[in-house]
Amino acid sequence: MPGRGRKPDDLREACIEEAVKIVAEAGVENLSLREVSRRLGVSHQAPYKHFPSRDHILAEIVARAFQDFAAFLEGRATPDDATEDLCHMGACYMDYARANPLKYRLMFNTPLPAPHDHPGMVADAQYAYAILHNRLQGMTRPAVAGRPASAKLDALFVWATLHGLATLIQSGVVHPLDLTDQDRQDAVAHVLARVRMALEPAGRP
Amino acid sequence: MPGRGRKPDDLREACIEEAVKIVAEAGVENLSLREVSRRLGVSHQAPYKHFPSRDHILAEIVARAFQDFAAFLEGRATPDDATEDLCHMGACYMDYARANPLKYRLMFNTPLPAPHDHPGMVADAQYAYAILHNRLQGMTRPAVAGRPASAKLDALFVWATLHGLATLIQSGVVHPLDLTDQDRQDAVAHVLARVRMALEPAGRP
DNA sequence: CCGTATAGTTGACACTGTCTACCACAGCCG
DNA sequence: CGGCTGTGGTAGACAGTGTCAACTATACGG
Repeated sequence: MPGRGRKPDDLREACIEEAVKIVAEAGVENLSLREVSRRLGVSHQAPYKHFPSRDHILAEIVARAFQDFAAFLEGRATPDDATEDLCHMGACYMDYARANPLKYRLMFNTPLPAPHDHPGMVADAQYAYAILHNRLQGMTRPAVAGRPASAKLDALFVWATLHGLATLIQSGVVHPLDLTDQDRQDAVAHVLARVRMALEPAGRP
Repeated sequence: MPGRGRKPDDLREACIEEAVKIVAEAGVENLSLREVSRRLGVSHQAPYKHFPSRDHILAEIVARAFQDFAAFLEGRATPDDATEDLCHMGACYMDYARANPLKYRLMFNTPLPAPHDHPGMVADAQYAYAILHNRLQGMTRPAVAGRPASAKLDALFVWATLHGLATLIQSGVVHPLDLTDQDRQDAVAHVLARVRMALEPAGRP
C-alpha cells in the first residue's frame, strides 16, 4: 500500500480514537459521526460499516472512558494505611473529575437511551465500581467487621458522595461564581472527612 | 378591547409549558423548538420572538424544574424532630428523583453550555440548595454548635451524597439488572444512616 | 394619519443521523 | 476460468434540527 497517509487500515479503531479526541476537545454534545468521518478523510457513511448507530460508537467511547478511569484509580493505589487510603482515593477521584471534566461527564452525564443495550459499556463501568468496592472493603473491614453485606452499601455510599460532589462542583450549580480553588479543596476535604467519620464512628474519643 | 386573542406573553408562557410537557414525556434530548411550535400550532420561528436561542428556553424550563423541586421539598417539611427530619428529607429527595427521573435529569444532567449565561436558572438552583441548607442548619446546630462555616460544607456533603446516590441509581450503572425496589430502599436507608452518623458522631452513646 | 415597534410567517442554509443504492474487491465453489 | 456472495467504502437522498433573513400584519404613540 503506497499511499498510507489518508485512510487508516483499521477504520473502526480510528473512529473510536478520533471520537474520543473530539469528546476530549469539545464535549460529547459536539460529537458527530460526520465530523469523525471528515477528520479521517472517509465518507460520512464509512463509520456505519463498523457501528450500527451513533449510540453504539458512543457506548464504545464511554466504555473506553471507564477503562481509562479504572486504570487511573488502579495506578494510584496505596495499600499501606487503610484510613489514609480512603482520603487518598477520594482525592484521586476528585482530581480525575477535575482534570478530565469532559471525560467524567462522558461517563456519568451522558444521556444514553438504553444502557441495557450496551452490555460491554456496563461491564466496564462495573469494573471501575469494583475497584472502589474492593479497596473500600479492604479498609473498612477492620472497623466494621463481620458485616459483609453492608460493605457493598458502604462502597455505594462512598461512591455516591464522591460522584455527587464531583458532579455538583462541575455543574457550576453550587457556588457558580465565587468558587476558588481553595474553596473547592476545602469542600473536598470536608466531605471526605465526613465520609471517614461516617465509616469509623468509633475512631473518635 | 375587542380583539383579545393572543396576549404577548401568552406564547412565551405556552412555549415553556409545552416544553416542560415534552421533557416530562420524552426527556430533554427529545425536546426541539420546532416540536413545541408544531404542538402550539404556530410557525417554527415564533418561539424565537420570545427566546434568543434554544439554550435560553432550556434554561427557563430547568429553572422551572428547580422551582418545582424546591416547592416539593418545602411542602414536605416536618419541623418536629431534627434527626428524623434528616432521614425524612433525604427520603423525600430520593422519592422525587425516582418519581420524576426526567425532571431530575433535566436539572442536573442537562449539558448546558454556559450556566453563567443564565443567571435566573442559577438563582432557582441556589434557592433549592438554600432550602436544604437551611433545614440542615436547623438540625445540626444542636449537635455541632458554634461552627457556622462548616454548616455550609455539611449541607454540600448531604446534597452531594443524595444527589450522587440518585444519579447513580438512575443511570443504571450500579446494579444494572438486579436492583429490586427493596434493594434500592435498603441502599437509600443505609446511605442516609451513614450521613446521619457522619453528622452526629457524638449523638450515639 | 403615518411611522415604528412588535409578533408571527415563510423561506432558506448548514448541519445532523440514517436509509438506500451503487461500486470495488476479496474469497470461494463449480 | 467465471460467476457468487459478503465485506468495506462511496454517493445521494430524506427528514429533522437550530438559526438567520426577509416579509407581513397589527397595535400604539407622535
